[in-house]
Order: sequence, then structure tokens, then C-alpha cells
Amino acid sequence: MTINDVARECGVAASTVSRAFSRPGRVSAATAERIKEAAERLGYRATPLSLRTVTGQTGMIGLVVSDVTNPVYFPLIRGAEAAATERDWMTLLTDAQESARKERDGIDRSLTAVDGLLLAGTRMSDASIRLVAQQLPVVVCNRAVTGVHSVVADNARGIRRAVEHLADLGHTTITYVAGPEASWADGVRWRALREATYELEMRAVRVGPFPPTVDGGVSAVQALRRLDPTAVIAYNDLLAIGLLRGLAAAGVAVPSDVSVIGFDNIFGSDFCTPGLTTVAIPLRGLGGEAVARLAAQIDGGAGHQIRPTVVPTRLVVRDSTAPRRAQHRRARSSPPT
Amino acid sequence: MTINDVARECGVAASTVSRAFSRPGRVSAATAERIKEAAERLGYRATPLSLRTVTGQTGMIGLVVSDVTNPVYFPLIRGAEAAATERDWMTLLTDAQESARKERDGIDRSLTAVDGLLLAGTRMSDASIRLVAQQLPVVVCNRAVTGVHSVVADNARGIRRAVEHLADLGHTTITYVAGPEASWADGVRWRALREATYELEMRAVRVGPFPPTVDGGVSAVQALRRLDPTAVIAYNDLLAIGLLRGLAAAGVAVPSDVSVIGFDNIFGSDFCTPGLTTVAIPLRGLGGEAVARLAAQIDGGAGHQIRPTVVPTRLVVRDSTAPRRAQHRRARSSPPT
DNA sequence: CTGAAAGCGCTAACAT
DNA sequence: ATGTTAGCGCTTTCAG
Repeated sequence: MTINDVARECGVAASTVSRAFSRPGRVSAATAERIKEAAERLGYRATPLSLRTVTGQTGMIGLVVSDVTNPVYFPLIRGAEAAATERDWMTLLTDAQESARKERDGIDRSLTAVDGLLLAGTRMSDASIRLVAQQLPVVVCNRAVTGVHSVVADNARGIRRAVEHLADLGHTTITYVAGPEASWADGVRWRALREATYELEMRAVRVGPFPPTVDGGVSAVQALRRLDPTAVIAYNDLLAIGLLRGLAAAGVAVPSDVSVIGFDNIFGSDFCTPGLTTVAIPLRGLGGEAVARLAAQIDGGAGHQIRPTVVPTRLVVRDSTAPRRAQHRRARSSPPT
Repeated sequence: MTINDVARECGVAASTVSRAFSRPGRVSAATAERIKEAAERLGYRATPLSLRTVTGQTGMIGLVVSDVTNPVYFPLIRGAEAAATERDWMTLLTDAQESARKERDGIDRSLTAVDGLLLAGTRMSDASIRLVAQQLPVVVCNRAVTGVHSVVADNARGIRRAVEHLADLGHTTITYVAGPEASWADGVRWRALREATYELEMRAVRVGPFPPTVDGGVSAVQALRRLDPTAVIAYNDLLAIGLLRGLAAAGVAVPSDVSVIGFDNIFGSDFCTPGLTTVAIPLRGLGGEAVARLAAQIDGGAGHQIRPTVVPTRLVVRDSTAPRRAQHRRARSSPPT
């Protein structure tokens, strides 16, 4: 069923059928009606991909995530999907599976298929990203790359809130459990932590890096125990949840022995034990915002301001944080109160 | 950069360039080399979407999920993604957002863009699915539809194992907390539960339906408390995790007062409290298998056996199941042992 | 308001 | 082994 079949059926030219669909108003109401009716009857469906050859547009955007399996992306994907659908775009999903090569390949293959690209959690270098952005509209999520449009969370403010919260609870030293070194967010969070602790006259300690997974968190506990911290902020919730498990297994009580704070407020951070105090990012909104920025580039052409869009963060206090324990926990035999 | 630019650069015909890429061996090694070099230099990239007009193929498959936010789909999406990439296909993702209309729309829009369609957790009627399957290759995940290719988990065996496990623990009555009525899996699981309990001379009780979400599970607790069950099997893990939370809030101890079993083994079922005993589905494999079946249809043409591919399930025993409590729990004031 | 014709990037006959 | 030609489904001039 092509546009020609519909045209023949209605006794009009193919171009008229085309106009009836893509240029409403440039065709008389009567014929437009007739055409739509015939199209419906014949079961004709527009083939947006044909446009690629003639207009250069495909009506699709690419979404490359570093790992579809990571719960952080759930709301982000949905937000992007919804915003794309609203603009009548379809979403081409690519899972990099935490592999730089797969990511590059996926981007390469997307390049000619999409009108724009969303990069979420990319592991590529800034230079590589800029190279891609030269070829088509790109928006990077949760990372700032000079010269490339991006949408980032207000990491610094989130960390600041977390540190203040711990300060209120009487903590004086905060241990940061670091995520991957290639992660832009990890750098920003650690820096913000140092600044905030400095201002509040606290101490900051860093351990890691660790893989940003539950298992990574479990394995981090060993390093942590030597430090015997009273307050920990983890790079993200996955790591924090792993910490919770590892600490429980080691007989360290959270939050009475040590307070733990995560980042992202992912699915599961509310029903782990204890419920995780964490910095929430409006990931859904972030995804939508990213698509909006992409749309601005695609429709509006080049230029505009290239400064990152910043979405706010907030601290969600649950049960993994508590006042600092009075004395040193070495006397493991001390009876519980 | 088109095929023509490369052709001009090399002093050959466009068709030769085309052949150099898509029909290796039908062009002399020397020219092939020359062409590839020039293409590289000019930054030419193949545009697979153009093929749609001439070959009818797009090199993309569609993946429609009822809710991208549901953790069950993550391994499935990844499995499908990986299998598709292996075959050099790209994945067009559509999120139905639990809305039948959005699902229909998404499918409609995919129809002309993809070579085949994977339906995961579809809410459509069997008839509608068959209608779609008439228009292009379709594989349904986790649901059997006569006349349509499908990949399903061995729900019955999973339930059977769960029931046996509870029987071993001395339980005599099992309460099933049902999921959505439109869900094929819900029907199958409940039926299997009835059969298994019948064989083992136990009793089966059903409550619900409830939305298959954590909140749904929390709200199900009210209905459950009237029944005062000793063993519960929930439609899925989301529901089961909600149950765990609701029961804890109501002061009912799991597993000593009541055993709870879920289904799916989703992310989070291991770190909720207590760890959830659940029936695991190899979702990743299921997604890969579904793509394989799709490939068989696309390449191999029509026909073949249309019987569902069945992937195995297994029971993962964690901490939410225990021997049946000795006496009736009404005396809420009885001291803990 | 509508038709005719050209052309998008590419491949598939059909020649040579 | 390679060039020529036609044509895929669609939009876009350009006429009328």
C-alpha cells in the first residue's frame, strides 16, 4: 500500500495525497477528506523512513545508555521516550553494556538513522563526544562537556544537603566511597563533598574507586572497615545498597554504628534495609529535558546557548542515617542498649 | 556523503561502490580496497534506512514493552538488544506506559519502520495481536497466543516448585495474590497453583486482582489480613515486595507468621527484607530467544512450528519462607519465643 | 488548489 | 568484474 495506490483510488495525483497528510491546509477540505477515507479503507500507512532519502529526517532519535540494566536509567528512558513520542519521534535504543567499543559501534550505526542523539552515562572521552556532536545534534545526560549541549543534575547542591544533614547529626568526618574514575559525576560529587566539608569544618576521606554496582558496594566494605567511619556518602545508590548488605554481613549496624547516604534515589532504595537516605534526581524530568534540548537543536538549527541545563536535586531522608555514635566502636562485645 | 561521491572519487560506478559494501566478493579485491579506503577518507557511512524503499527491509526490530519502568523488562530488553546487535539489527523501543492506546499507537508507528516486532507484556487482546502478526513477523514474550510465535517461561513448573517448597515446610493452605486479570501469566500461574495444591492435598485461596506494583502489594495486605494466611504466593515480585512492606507495617512477621513467595526474581528481590523467595525466570535468555525466533521468521519466511518456545524456571529460596507457625496468630499479645 | 516531473540514496536486473 | 538503467515511496519544485 503506497501513496500511489491511494492516489489512483481517489483519482488524484500522488503529490496531492502526500500533501493531504504532510501539509494540511494546502489541499481542499473535500479532497483531503476523500483521500483520508480512501487511505483508511485501503489500510495505507505513512512510511516515515522514506523521508530519510528526501528530507534527510527520519523522525527517530537515538538513546545510548551505558547499561540498560542499571535502574538509574529506568525513569530517564521513560522520560525521554515520553517526550519523544509527544513530538512524534520514535526512540532507537542502544545498550553499550558498559563497553566503550559497543558504545562507539552503536553510535556509528545510529548516526545515519536518527535526527539526533541522547548520550546517557557515556564512557567516551570529551573529545570523542565533541566529534560525534559535530556530525549531528547531541545532548549529553548527566555530564558536562564544553561545546556540547547537556542536561545535568545539581550534584553539588545535593551533596551539600547530604553533608549538612550529617553535620546536623553530629558527624565530623565523612568518608566518600568513590565510583568509576571515568565518571564525570564522580569527580563533581567528590569535589562538592570536599568543599562542603571544608566550609562546615568537617573532614572528608575518600576510598575507591569501586564499580558502581551492588557487588561493588559489598566489596568496598573491606576497605571501609579499616577506616571505621561514622558517616559514609556513596557515589550512587547501587554502591550504597551493596554497602548496606556488606556492613550487615560484617555485623556493623546501620545507622547506629555508621550512617550511609546514597545518590540517585533508584528503585529499591526505599525498600532495602534500612531504607536508604539518598540524594534524589528527577531522572524522568531530566530525560524529558534532554529531548527538549535536542528538539531545540534539530528544529531551531545551530547555536543558542550551550550551557548545561541544570535540574534540581533534593535529599530524601530515610532510615540509614542517625546521630553519630558516642564512642569508638571497637569494643564489639559491648551490649546493645 | 553519498555512494556517488565515493564512486566519483574512485572513478567507478555507484553500483560498484554499493557492491563493494553489500556484496563482498562480487568486486575485485583491488577496487574493493580502493573504494573502502576512499569511503573511509571521505567519511562515508552506509545509510541502511534507504534500503527500506528498495529492499523493504530496515534492519531494525521493534520492541514494545508495557512499561519500561518495570524492572522485569530490564534483563529482557538487554537480552533482546544483545541478540539483535549480534544480527546487526537495531532496536526500536516503544514504551506503552501501561496504556492500551499508547501501545496500539506505538505499534502502528513501528509497523512501517521495522522488519519484525517483539511484544513484551502486551495488554492487547489475542485477536488484536493476531491482526498485527498478519502484517509482519511478531514474537510475543511471556504469553501464548495461538497462531502467533511466542516465548514463555515454564510458569507451571515454577509454581509447582514453589508449592512443593511450602508443602515441605508444613503449610497446608496457600493464598494466591493475583495480578491484573488481563495478564495471561496470571491465569496460568493461578491454574498451576490450583493443580499443584490439589495434587499435594493442600488448599488454594485467591485474592485480588491487584495492580502488579509495590503499592499494589501494600494495599493487598488489608485483604490478606482477614484471611490470616500462613503462606502466600504473589503474582510477581513487585507485588510480593509490597506485601513484605505492608505486612511489616501491620506488625505481621515474615517468615515466622507468614511465608511469602514472589515470581520473576527481579532486581531488588535479593536485598528487600527479608530476602524474597521467588521463582526465577531467565529473562535475559528469554529476550534473546525471542529475537532468535523473530530472525527465523524474517529470514526463513513463514510457517515452521508455531508452538511456544519454553524457557525453564527455578525456585530461588531466600528468607521469606519458613515452617508453618504452630498455632493460630490471633493472640497478638503472645510473647515472642 | 492540483498535477507533472525531478530527485533523494541506494540496489537489482541487465548488459557488457 | 563493472557500468547502465530503472525504480523503491515519498516530497518538492514548478506550472497551470
